[in-house]
Amino acid sequence: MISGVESSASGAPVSAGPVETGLHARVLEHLGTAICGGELTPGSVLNIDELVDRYAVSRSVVREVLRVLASMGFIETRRRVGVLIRPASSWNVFDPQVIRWRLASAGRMAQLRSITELRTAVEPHAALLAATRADHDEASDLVGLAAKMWAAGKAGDEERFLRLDIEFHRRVLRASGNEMFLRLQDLIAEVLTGRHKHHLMPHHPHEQALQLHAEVAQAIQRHDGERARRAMVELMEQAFDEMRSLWEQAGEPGQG
Amino acid sequence: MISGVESSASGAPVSAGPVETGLHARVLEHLGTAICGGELTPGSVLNIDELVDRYAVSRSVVREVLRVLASMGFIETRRRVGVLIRPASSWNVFDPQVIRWRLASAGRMAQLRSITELRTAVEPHAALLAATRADHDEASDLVGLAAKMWAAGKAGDEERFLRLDIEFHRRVLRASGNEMFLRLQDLIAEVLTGRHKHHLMPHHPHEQALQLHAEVAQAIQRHDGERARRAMVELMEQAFDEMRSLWEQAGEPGQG
DNA sequence: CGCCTTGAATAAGTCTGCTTTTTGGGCCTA
DNA sequence: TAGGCCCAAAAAGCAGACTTATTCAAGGCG
Repeated sequence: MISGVESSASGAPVSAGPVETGLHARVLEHLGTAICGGELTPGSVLNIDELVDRYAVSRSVVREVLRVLASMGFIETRRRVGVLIRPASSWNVFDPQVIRWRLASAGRMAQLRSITELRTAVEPHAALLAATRADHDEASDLVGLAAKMWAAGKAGDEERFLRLDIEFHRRVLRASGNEMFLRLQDLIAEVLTGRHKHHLMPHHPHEQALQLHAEVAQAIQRHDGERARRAMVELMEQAFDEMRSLWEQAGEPGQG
Repeated sequence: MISGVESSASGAPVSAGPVETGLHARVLEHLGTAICGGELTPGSVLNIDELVDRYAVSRSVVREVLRVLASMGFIETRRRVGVLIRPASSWNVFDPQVIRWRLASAGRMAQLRSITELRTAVEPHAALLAATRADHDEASDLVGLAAKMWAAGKAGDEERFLRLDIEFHRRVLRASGNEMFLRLQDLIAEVLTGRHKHHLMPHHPHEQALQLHAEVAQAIQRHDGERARRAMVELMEQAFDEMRSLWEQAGEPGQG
């Protein structure tokens, strides 16, 4: 039995933070996007009082925000100097928050490309591991999900297909038994929904993609790791090709 | 020319934070390790005043620490309730700080296993990409590094071999042109140095490993992506086998 | 008896003014 | 010109008052 796919399985909503409210969140959001968006260039200097004035909040709020930004590698504070903006090379690019900011910024395409390459590397290996580690139920659920995806794809129900797609990849990552792979799920969900929101997906998924999802599920169920891996590689290549056409038409070379 | 390998190339020290001082760092460190180490179990509740007393610091320090911990997914604060410890499933397991804490905790073996699997997935793909993207100098440097590794391995100079090993993998990740891959370098360095510190490495690297590093470098230089990938896969399998013998002897099943 | 309103208790969130510590840069001297 | 000294600037940290949201329970109503 496939449990609660529609209603966002396993508690966590797919990709909708509860719209964090409060001063802290507001200021963090603004500064984070400003740095990701390049409005605050590396090397430039702020100071706390300036930020207190600019956002009309108290020092405590500003200081708490700065601590968080520092832990993300966005800034560095130095006594007698102020708050230094650090270069992109020291950002924690795996922080889900950072990913979200970057996907919302001008660097969106570069971010999409990075994550898509990461998926291309990780998901096939996850499928391989899943084939040796998935229990009976997990494997059955995957087969069932692939079947539902096929139906949704044929019916042209994009919304549903997207949800199922995200869920399918989440389950494979979970079945791999590697906690770090599972955490990548959040990033992948961001990419898939982002791709959907920006209308970067074919309205009817390719026949082959539908077939490959089924292939992955079946191979995992039959503990054929190498077959699962290969099918996932093909899926990734297809996804990668679709993305490539995007960032080529977006006029961005993609090569960071 | 290979520039500054010994003296920690590219500025960043390999794995030695400048021993963060200050109250904030001290309290953060203590709470972070306590949560990672399972001393504070998920669901249990703290409150700010209690922490103020326990660490004998002011509210601002505690609050800044809590904001950082919250951004790592370690805690959640709720009005009228206090500070809730969140389960490991919501931690930002890619945060370098979190990795360090986990490597220092009882879950060290699970962490090593996760990262090693991640390497196994990512590095071969990085080698593949590097073969198409690396410029002439990068490729030459890799070949030179592999040669130095061979020499250091044969000479039994562990320290030097370790440094070169880390540098080699860093360069491959960098040459892949993917910023996210490059950031994984920090994690990998933690693993390699950790493995060394805990005497989990053969004193004389296997002949085959030395050969494989050279193979990877050469394949990249000749733009033979598939060959580079395959050689890296073999390297990873070897590293994985070495690690496996470790966590099996450590009595930990490894399956999280 | 169960449900809804209401109000008090509680703990985080925010603000403000203050002291302490660090450090970059100017200045002075040898 | 080099080295050391001193000062001011800015973050780091402290203390306490006040604000706001949330929970929980008591009491009223159907």
